[in-house]
Amino acid sequence: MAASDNLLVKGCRNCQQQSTCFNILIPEELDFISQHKEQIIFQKGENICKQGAFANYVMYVAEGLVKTYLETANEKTINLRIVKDSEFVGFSSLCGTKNYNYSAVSLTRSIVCLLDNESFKQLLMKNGQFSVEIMRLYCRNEEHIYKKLKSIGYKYMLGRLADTLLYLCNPGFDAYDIFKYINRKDIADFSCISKESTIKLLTDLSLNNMIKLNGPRIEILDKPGIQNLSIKG
Amino acid sequence: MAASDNLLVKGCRNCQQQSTCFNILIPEELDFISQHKEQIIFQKGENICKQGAFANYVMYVAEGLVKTYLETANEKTINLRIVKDSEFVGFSSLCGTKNYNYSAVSLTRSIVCLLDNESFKQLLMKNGQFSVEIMRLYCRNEEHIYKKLKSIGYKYMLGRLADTLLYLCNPGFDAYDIFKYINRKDIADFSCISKESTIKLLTDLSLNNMIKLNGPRIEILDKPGIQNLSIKG
DNA sequence: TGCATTATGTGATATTAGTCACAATAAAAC
DNA sequence: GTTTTATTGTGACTAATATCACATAATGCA
Repeated sequence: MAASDNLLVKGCRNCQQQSTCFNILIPEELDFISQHKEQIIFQKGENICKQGAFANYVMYVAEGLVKTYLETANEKTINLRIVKDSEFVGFSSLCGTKNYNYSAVSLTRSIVCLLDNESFKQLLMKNGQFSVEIMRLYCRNEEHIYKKLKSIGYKYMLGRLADTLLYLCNPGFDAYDIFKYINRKDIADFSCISKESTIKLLTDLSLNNMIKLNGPRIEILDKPGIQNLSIKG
Repeated sequence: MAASDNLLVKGCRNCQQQSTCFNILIPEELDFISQHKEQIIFQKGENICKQGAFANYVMYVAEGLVKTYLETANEKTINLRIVKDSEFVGFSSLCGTKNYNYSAVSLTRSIVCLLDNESFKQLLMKNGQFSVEIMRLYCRNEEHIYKKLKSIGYKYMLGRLADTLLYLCNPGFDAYDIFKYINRKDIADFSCISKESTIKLLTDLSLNNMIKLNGPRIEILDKPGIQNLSIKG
């Protein structure tokens, strides 16, 4: 159960938004994390971490939706993923360089736990099973990025947009009204194509009855068709 | 000291090509790995792992050069990195899906230790410090991929090629004659641009005295200039 | 509710990059 | 050393995508 306004969940033991990897921890270990975390409310549009800033925390999204993205030198944005509650942000800096590799912005009002890096590492050293679970998250994220690299590296616009639609419309997001929080430029930035091209292709797909446009919302009508576009690139 | 032909290093304790993270292990732990590894010689051109194949091993390059790459649906190749001796290949499948996320091919005759995944994971669970060291490798790799994603996502060809040249000519490769083992298409595939465009741009850079072409070898003459091209994209 | 601001959407044009065909050069095989 | 094969390199042409300018629609604020 999420906290009501200004009333935060007190301790990790009682948190009902626990990531499954926390299940491995014994209560004392959860208490240890509690003592080394800060729980903060971020409003929609606020950054919860900034690329290049010192990375002192791993962030755990207790409630809300967060978008992670890369900022490029020529002022472009590459959207990486939408993080939902019970998921982490900022692992890539846990044992790496001292700076965040990407930025994250809150798409809704969000409750985020900032977990101190040093304490978190101590826990990882103590609990091998827990650290292997965290590695699982690294591996999943790496898979995700490779998929994105393949898409952006060598697919034409339509294939990339198909990938983005399949991602944004996947069942994992069913409980959220994702499109309420992202605009056409956001969608474009998942695919590294321009906003205008994105809108043109969305219109084409709509005219071909492969998707349905309803204001900001997008519904896939012909999933095999979209999957085929994704494959063909 | 590397093994002579057909005479492999017997055990991990005596290996002189150890990665620094192995230093954390006590001799018994090194013996444990020895008992669960196979050391194999790969000839130039041979695959040491294949994208999509079952991932049973983490691979440790004791000696030689290995290229890792993504294979895309439309028969394109995205080169990820060149792995030199004392480095690992195949971590992204250690705790993830059961398949290798990318392929790797030996650029030289290479000695590779195949470390059984399950045994490796047991060791990670037992030695927290070791697992944090391995996480460091995950973090470094993730940084590398994000950098590549930014390059390919939004830089023009020249900026991407500059990134590739900076990567291939970095001091870490000084001891190797890298360009002896990779051709123009390989270089192109680091940047996701066509072989013809790559050759044209290399010729332009040569005419501008920013690089020197000497057969397959490329030498950067104007490093700040190339860095500037990389930044400007 | 009305106004100002932002987002969406469109069509024409410009820019960037890939492809094609093939000549020249280098490397490998005999 | 010669022949065959592979790679490099070139120029013309084609394809893919971005940009631009602006009209229309939606959202936010007072």
